[in-house]
Amino acid sequence: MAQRTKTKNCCDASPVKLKADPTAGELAELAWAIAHPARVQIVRLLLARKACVCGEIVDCLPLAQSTVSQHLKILKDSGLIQGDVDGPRVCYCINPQQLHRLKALVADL
Amino acid sequence: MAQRTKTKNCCDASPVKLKADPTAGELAELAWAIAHPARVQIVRLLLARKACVCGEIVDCLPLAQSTVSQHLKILKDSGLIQGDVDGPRVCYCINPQQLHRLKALVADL
DNA sequence: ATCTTTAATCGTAGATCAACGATGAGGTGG
DNA sequence: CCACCTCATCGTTGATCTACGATTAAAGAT
Repeated sequence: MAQRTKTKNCCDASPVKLKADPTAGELAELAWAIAHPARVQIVRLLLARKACVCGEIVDCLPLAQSTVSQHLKILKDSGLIQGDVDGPRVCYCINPQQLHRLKALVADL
Repeated sequence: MAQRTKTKNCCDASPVKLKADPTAGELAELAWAIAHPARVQIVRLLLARKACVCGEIVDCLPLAQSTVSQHLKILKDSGLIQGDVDGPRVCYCINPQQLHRLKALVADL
């Protein structure tokens, strides 16, 4: 195969080979964490109110408690939020470092 | 239920009700478009090289042509990239407006 | 006209997601 | 101790994703 010696108007290709970008996976994971409307709303809720127990979040969303809990787990696993146990309830809040990391990775695109 | 009159140290709750944020879905869709390492790499590839035909992208990724084509379709559907037919090949490039939209939505979190 | 190249699409298989109700584990209060 | 509240987890059901090979469609080349 005479690999792409054609080089038409739009593409001056040099076979880059793309050295397995380690941050691609990191960005993908963080993006995936907010790749659902409910999770975006949860993040915004936590940002607007600084902190929030699970039950309040459930009241704000048209979803079952178990579903919200799942979304919270996904956000927690991504590091974007953290949950502190406060007696019988759990107080969630944003992890600013990780949110900043997400913003930086997106801004650097 | 005496809804949350407890208000411990972390949460001063006022039932916000969260008026169906229209941009939540928009951000979720854009985030989802880059919520996969391969798609992040494709976006970066297009940004670095300004434009790129499908075959070159395939050469840069450890994925089958049909799989790459699927990812390109997802990115195209999100509006983040666009594909211009150039004879027998298709020249993909970033759509700066939509990328900027994504950056703005993330930055405003 | 035919053959090749390029890329999209089809069909499929397996994995993961998203939603729910039900259950369970802790903590509070009577 | 027992009832209750809060939240995580389990189990399940569809739906969707991701990957692939095979096929198709369109454009060029011989």
